[in-house]
Amino acid sequence: RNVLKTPLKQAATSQVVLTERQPDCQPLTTPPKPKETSPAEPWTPTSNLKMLISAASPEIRSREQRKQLSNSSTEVLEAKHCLQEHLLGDEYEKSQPSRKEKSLGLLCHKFLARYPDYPSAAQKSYICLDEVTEELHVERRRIYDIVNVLESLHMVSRLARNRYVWHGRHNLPQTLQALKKVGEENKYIQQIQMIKKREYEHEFDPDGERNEETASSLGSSEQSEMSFVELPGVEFRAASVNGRKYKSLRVMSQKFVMLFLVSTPQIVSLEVAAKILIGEDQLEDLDKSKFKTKIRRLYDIANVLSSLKLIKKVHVTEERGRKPAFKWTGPEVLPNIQDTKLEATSTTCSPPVSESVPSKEHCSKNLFPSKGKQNFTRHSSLIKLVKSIENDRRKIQSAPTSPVKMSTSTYQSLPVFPSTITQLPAIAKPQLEGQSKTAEEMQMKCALSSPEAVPKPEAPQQPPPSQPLGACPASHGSVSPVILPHPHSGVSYAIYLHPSQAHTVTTYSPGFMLQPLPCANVTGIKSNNSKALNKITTEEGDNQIATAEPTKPLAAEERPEVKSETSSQRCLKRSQALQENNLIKRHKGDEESCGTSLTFFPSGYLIPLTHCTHGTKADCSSKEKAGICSLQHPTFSSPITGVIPMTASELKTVNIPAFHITPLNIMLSPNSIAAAPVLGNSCLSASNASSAPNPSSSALNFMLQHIGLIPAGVQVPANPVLQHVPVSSQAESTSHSSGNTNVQEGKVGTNVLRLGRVNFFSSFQPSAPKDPQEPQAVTESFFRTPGGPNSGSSLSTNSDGTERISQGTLYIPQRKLEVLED
DNA sequence: ATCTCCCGCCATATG
DNA sequence: CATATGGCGGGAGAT
Repeated sequence: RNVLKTPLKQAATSQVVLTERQPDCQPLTTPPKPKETSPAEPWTPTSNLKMLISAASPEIRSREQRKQLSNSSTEVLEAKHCLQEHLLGDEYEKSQPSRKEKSLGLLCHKFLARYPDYPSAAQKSYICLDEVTEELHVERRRIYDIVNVLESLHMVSRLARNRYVWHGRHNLPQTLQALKKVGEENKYIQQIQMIKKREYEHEFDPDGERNEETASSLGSSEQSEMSFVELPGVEFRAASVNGRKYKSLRVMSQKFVMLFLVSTPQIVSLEVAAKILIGEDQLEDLDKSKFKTKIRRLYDIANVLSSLKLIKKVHVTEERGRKPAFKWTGPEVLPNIQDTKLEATSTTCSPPVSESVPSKEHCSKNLFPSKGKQNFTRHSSLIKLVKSIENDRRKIQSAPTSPVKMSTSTYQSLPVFPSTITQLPAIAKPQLEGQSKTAEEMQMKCALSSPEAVPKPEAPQQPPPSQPLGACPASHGSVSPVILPHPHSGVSYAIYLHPSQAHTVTTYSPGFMLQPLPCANVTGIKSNNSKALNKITTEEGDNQIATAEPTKPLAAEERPEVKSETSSQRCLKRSQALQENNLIKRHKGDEESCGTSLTFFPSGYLIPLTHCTHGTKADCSSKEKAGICSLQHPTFSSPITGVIPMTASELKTVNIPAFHITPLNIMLSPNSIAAAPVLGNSCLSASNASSAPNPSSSALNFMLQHIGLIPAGVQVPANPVLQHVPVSSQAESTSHSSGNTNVQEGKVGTNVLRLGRVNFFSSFQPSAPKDPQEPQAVTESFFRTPGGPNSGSSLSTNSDGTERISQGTLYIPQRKLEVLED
């Protein structure tokens, strides 16, 4: 299509021109901005036009205008530039506007510098695109890239044409939590594994594979779409915004983030991410160009996320070579637990369909855009599902189990493991929020929640009315969205799910879990870990970013601490996973299931239902957000903020879906062994929440193993920190398999602890193979203490300065990976 | 050569 | 209809 592409020329031309003009320009000659060269224009007629039009300006003037913003450096450079080349003549180049200076990452920094991380309630900031483009002197298109990603994180929302509202990081905790949940529901972990396996397999026989694919693909064909989940709300009332459109960048961004949140190491390679993102829709495609495009987009997203310091670029070295990847450096998601409920769901399949719904504010609208229309045409059956789900849920809730804890107050209990186990259904604390308005109401209705965590399982149930599902869903026809209340935050998210998923969700009963707890051990440990490792180094050495930003008062705080310890416990993740490959191949039938599941994800954009109060108090909260929290205390207030306390209660239920699924998978693949990650980590204390079903999952695993469904071997570590489990199962299984898995992490790794797991492991799996592969590693890790690091991964620095990450567990990776930071 | 990823055309959505 | 949005992919800088 574009064959023409004039633009290039322009640039080129301009350069040329420049050169000509100024021969001296440096060798480098970075092309100065085209604009400047204006004289040059003429090359193609088109080009002229373009120039005229678009160009107009910004840059040019901007140069002068440019403000300082944060990066002085950059500006400075430019300025020089402007002045001109001749100056430079001498030596090096400095760079002109080199490409880097125009990078999206840098631009994003400038953009972010304009607004506070945690704007006070009072001051809402509005963003006018025209102003921004002008001030930052950038093309509008670039701003959209940034804003779209920010929207996916609910850091901004669109009010109207050209107008966005800045929310800052207040919603981040909830958003991440919701994303994590959805990611788990989507079985991303499994997908990742599957992809990895395929790679191996393929290596040599490219041909062979096709078979499987096909099969899988079939199922998938469906489609997809993205449904998007939208998150928390907060004001989006105004209009529509959601209306539709694809939002692919937004959706892609959310999915990308989900991958980090569900992965144990929290490291995601671009390749894998691209495949998964593509995969959703279509399975296999061999399409290369599509893959390339996806990668390009991921870089765009990654640049923005990097600016937000949520991720950092690293390299993963596998057998064959190193691949670009990103490591999550953002806050851990809370475990929150509780709430997990899901609520509604709808499918949204169709992409473009809906329209805006004008409804008024609140959830309902958002959730169901369709309201008016039918967006969801698809399943009427959903309703049924919903009901069944509800029932299940109730059961679950009621389930025996545990004790509960209060959430707020009892933090301490956290340590205890058991608590975790308990689970409560969800609950949300809407009340806290109290303030909120209608939204709340909605929530309430839909979901209920008890304020605090609610320990008792029952409680939740009670609210029958509330059952989320019931209410809402019914109304619409097809879908029912689920709402999740968030405990802490109080916010609920609505997620649209594919019907298929719904099922999964439903069941499960928690009752079992308990035993497994090996975790307990872990728990104790956990405390130690706290550390936050993240912060660490940092660096980035390379480039950019470092610059500081002056503004933002708060900002500083946040990140660093973040991790708070308590919270640290956080999560775990579940594991699930497994690999299916084998299975697939072998059993078709089964595969299908697998495949299907894969296929459908709900992916989506999360929408926020309520809004919570964030605004208000946020400030304080901000700290919390940062991480800490835990202790914090009981006051409710904090909870609001979001993050919060993890109460023990957290556990809750939750994510059942995963469970169910898991088992299947597991069954299928016996071989998988290694792969199977079974549980992810358990969490530390209570936590877990978030979506992860850890506890339960663990329970499942446990059960399965006993039963024999699972090969064994695998277990998962409890908390990330600790973890690392070695899993080793052998992989060998029949067919293929890869061999090793090990993850490596960095060698040094400071801390990694694996302890808990191991033991656990052994106990359960007697037979488990050990891992031939990395025995050492394991041991090492074993011993290591927690020293410090905590969070999930630990980093160490290599001689060369690069950091290495060691991570916790991985599920399966069969190979070793090394991660290097740049 | 590969990794990154900027640039901006042009299809769509919105007003 | 004029704009605002944003998908998309060529192809160039960075390594």
